[in-house]
Amino acid sequence: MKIFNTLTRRKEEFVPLEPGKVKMYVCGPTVYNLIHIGNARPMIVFDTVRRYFEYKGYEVDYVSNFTDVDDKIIKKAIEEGVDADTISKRYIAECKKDMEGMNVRPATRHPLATEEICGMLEMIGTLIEKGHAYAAADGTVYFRVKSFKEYGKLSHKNLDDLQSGFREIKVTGEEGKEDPNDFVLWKPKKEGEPYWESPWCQGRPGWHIECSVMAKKYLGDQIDIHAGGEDLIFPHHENEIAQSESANDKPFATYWMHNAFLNIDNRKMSKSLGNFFTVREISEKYDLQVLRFFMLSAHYRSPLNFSADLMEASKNGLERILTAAERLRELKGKTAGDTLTAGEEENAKVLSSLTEKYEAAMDDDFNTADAISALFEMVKLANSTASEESSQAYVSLLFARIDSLCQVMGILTERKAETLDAEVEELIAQRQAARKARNFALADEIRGKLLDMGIVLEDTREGVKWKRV
RNA sequence: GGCGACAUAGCCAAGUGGUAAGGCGUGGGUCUGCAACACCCUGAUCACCAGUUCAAAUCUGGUUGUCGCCUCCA
Repeated sequence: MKIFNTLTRRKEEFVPLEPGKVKMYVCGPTVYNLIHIGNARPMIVFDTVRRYFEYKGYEVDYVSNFTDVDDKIIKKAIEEGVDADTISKRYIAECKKDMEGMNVRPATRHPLATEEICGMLEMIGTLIEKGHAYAAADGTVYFRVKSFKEYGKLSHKNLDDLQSGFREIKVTGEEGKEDPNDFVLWKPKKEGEPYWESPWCQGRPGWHIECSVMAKKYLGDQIDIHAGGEDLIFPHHENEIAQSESANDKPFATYWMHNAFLNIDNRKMSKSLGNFFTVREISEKYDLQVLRFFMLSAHYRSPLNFSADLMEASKNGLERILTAAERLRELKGKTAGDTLTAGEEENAKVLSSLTEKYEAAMDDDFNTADAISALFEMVKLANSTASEESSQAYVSLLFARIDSLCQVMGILTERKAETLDAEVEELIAQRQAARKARNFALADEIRGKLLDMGIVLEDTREGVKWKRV
């Protein structure tokens, strides 16, 4: 398997620290509001990465945090007149609902920053002892960027360039810093803010230190993959490297993976532009599986544009896959025979080569777009070769393959079991009776009525089927 | 200013040296009472220019355009 490593800017063969295991850390959201569809991209992408590793037989330890102490959370808490904890707990719960809808599996662990303060104090202490950090007069603790020679290796920046860019900030404040590039590890509380005791002052941690600490605690000093959105490369991940490698004297993550942004109308999503969608809003209009499928239709390192038209296209495409899977599932129950016919043997070979295509695509830095094309080709193979005359062995083979490769994408092929209310059942029965009596006018009228109620009917060879619009 | 990415059919999107996957949409056809599903058919020489090569969408240089990071941000 090859992974594009931001650190080296090239695709590299994946070699785990420990054979058969993957230690993976993905930066999670700051929980001050419902997550937006931009937050959803790394969740979906890296969940898919995890699933593919597992498909390949790796054991994946997947850690993803919730940042539950932060300026934005505090601001929101003040607005609502509640404490910060209330805000973060609420939005963690909401986030988990959205994740479930997108079929993003819970991480092995979801640590919370506020529960890891001890570890942060310890790491900050270590950094001070080693001369990598210092406390200013007001109790703020800064990381001494100049003490870490490799600073800039991830974002490929050099300190001199950064220096000039920060000149203005230096003039305007933060006098306690030795160097304008130094960043905060611990900051003093302000009135009314949540705080913890520390050797330096009552305060709270900086944003960067939490990830270094949680990765260390749950995965160890060294991890295989560290992932997140591309905007985190600098400064967040650069700073994590500085902290972790200075404290642990070991390379932190072997591979750094970053997803590109999701844009709307080719512009970055932002509240000020008014082009901002939460996952929750999307879920009112679409099954979130459609959102997931949409996200995987492009390579994770390419910018992806979001629009209503593209969601419609994704919905239709996904429907094609699900319809085929459903038909195969039914066909399994109507066919017999546990050996393939000669013709089916040939088709099975095609299926194998398509599986290889799928795996080759995923092996190449998780090229989900290409992998999905293989899936579509399997669907065509199934639709055009499987029937009630097929052997059950063949139908089962097709189904099992398509189903398992959908699972890697996090796509559920089984529609959620839904029951229709009695009124709808009755209308469907009436329409069937009308059709039998060849009263098509009435049958169509009923079908139209059901459509208005959001129920689409299809008369297939296997009988009447329905689905929601 | 520094660093970087991208530009493939109406739309989305793979392909990164050997004469362009797949999906959505469109149009035509088969099936169906009709519709839907499904199936068959239907479309591009790859932003532009110059070069390297027997051979380039694919490498090199340049031009134009779009975008991102450098500040909280997935």
